[in-house]
Amino acid sequence: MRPTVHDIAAAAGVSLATVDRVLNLRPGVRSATREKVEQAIERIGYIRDVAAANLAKSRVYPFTFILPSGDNSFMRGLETEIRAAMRRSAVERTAISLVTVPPFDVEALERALDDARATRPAGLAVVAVDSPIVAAAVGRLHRDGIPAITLVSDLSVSTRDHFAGIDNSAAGRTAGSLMGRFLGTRPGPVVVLAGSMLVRDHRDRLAGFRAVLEADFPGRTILPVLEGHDDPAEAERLVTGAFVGHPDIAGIYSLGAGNRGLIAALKMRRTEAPVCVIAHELTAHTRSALKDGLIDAVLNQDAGHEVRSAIRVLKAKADGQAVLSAQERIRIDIFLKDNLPFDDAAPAPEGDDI
Amino acid sequence: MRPTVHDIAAAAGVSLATVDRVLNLRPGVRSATREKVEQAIERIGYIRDVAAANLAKSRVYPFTFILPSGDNSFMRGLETEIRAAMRRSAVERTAISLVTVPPFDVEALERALDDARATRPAGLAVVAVDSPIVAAAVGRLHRDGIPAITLVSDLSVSTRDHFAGIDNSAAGRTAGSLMGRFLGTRPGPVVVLAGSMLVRDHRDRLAGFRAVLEADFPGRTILPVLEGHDDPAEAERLVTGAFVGHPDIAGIYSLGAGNRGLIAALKMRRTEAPVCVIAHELTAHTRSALKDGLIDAVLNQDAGHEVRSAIRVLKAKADGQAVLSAQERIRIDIFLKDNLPFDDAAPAPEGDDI
DNA sequence: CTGTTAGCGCATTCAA
DNA sequence: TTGAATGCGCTAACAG
Repeated sequence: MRPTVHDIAAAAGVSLATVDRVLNLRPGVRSATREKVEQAIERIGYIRDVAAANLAKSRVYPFTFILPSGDNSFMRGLETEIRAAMRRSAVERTAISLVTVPPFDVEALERALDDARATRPAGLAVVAVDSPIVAAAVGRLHRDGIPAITLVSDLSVSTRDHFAGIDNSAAGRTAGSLMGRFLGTRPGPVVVLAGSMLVRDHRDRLAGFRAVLEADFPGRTILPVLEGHDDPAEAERLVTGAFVGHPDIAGIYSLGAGNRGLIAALKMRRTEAPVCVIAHELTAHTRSALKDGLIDAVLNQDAGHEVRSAIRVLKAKADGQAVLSAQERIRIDIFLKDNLPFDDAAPAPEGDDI
Repeated sequence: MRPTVHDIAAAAGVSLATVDRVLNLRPGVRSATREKVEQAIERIGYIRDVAAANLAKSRVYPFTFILPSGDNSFMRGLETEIRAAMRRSAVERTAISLVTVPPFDVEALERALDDARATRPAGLAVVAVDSPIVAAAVGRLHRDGIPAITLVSDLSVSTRDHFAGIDNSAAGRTAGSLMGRFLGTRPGPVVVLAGSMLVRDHRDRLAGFRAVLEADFPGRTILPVLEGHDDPAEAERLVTGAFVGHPDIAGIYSLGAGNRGLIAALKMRRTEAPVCVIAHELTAHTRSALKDGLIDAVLNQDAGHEVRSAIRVLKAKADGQAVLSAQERIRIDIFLKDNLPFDDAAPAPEGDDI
């Protein structure tokens, strides 16, 4: 059997309570005693049984998740995953609050962060808009000792404890590399459809995409970036306009949301010349466009993994534990029509094991 | 607070022991009593606290992992991950035994399975060679009530409880699709380098690759498959021979191991004509070849994820619990030189958080 | 400053 | 066939 608190107590010649004080860094122990106990811990190779500790504490973790409202499919998928986690709350000892704020609205986000802080959760996860105001609100959480992590989109400079999301520069580079290779020698410029330069993930993707095209595929022109604010209607208008202005477009990289509009524009297009399209996030829309050959590749981040990872990391931070970094790395999934996972065009039945 | 066994006992008007007997399907309860308790459980919505149960039982999970010996980089990486899991044993309440057997050796694998069974582990994971003999040995585990899962390579027909690995057909299709698109209009045949048709993952990849090339890229010839038995020297010889016999080769799909040999052959080649190379498994060798442009894409399965997933699933099976299927789906990672994760050319320092 | 004691939710003797 | 009592490893009152 591995050593327990009793063994420490015996080895150090003190009581359980004192051992507990040392283990949990509680005050009220003479430094000589503390040292004695610490040496005993070291000597017998004690490892705390977290499950037993949580049992004794009847620990529950109140967490708050903040994400953008609106009909962005990816964000709604993220919300679905959070709700799935809420259903697991009893088993996982969590109590999750879900808050939504208008997209790209810095002040609303700041208010939401401050309101959440007032409830003193054990941790908070937020899809960040990259602004000093938001960073300051996150800083206040940090000041109050509340672990805060960014989800999907990070802050450039902040005191957040962790980022649960993909490497967006790498995603942009990957898109660039695929675009360049898929196009081969086919002539024509490429156009980038972004959501907003206010969010860091979009900026990073753009930079990565640009860098690879310029370095590895010189001669391929990139048209001025279209900013569609993740809005399908606006995206459709912008893309349709681009086709009119540049009938020779060879490729489109959609690095934000609003892909419904992009797909509509692609369907409306009355030309035979093929366009290579790379988009982000596997949703019902991009999935069917991929199958139909309207989209060539989709880069995806697994919202379920992100939510589960966020919860694991928040728990670890709340307990001052280390995280398994390899387990928490969110992958950039690349989907072609050939490796689409199980079909969830039909929504999963209620209460299943997702 | 969520209901506990005490609440059940009170609601049913019986003692804790009786509740426990019903909960754990133990004998010695009158069916009338049993029914009373079951109704109480249903009525108050009881959910068992697995952590508390494990604490009371001082539960440890003895698991056995069986994998091929030899210098196959991927398998050694898998072993590294298993050893990392062994180091986490104290925390995760596991006791993992690691057994290696010569690759592609059906009889040795059968013996290892039977030997492992004799130790009566709580679960077993095996990198399977696809043979009825192996399937029968797995069947004996099943008969004895020992959960058994296949790892990396599955059995075609068996009573294994789970497969922890990628969808190899999809992987092959993906390779085919990438190959076809990367090559574009470049002429020339493609060659497939496999390990052995005795393992199911290799067969599945080949079938998927073939299917896509034939359907979506007709006119692209596939040369007869080279079988290198995952041996670098043999692979090098075969690939070099192919280059001599077919100087116009446009692409190579290496769907097994032995990539060191492939890379050596590529380096030796004295032609300027580009060859599109797609391989499996990110190792030190394929990583550097990817960086150098010798390999265009690497399809990878995350060995760490597979091992962690195997352990989670085995625990769940041992406890008769459900698994989060979304969490256990092993992804097909696609790496280009542009989205390589952290560099582990230098082995990670001992005892780090991997 | 330190120790005693009683749980947390569940499993498992041992009696009845 | 049923129940009372004890303990898993740890925390948290409450005394001393």
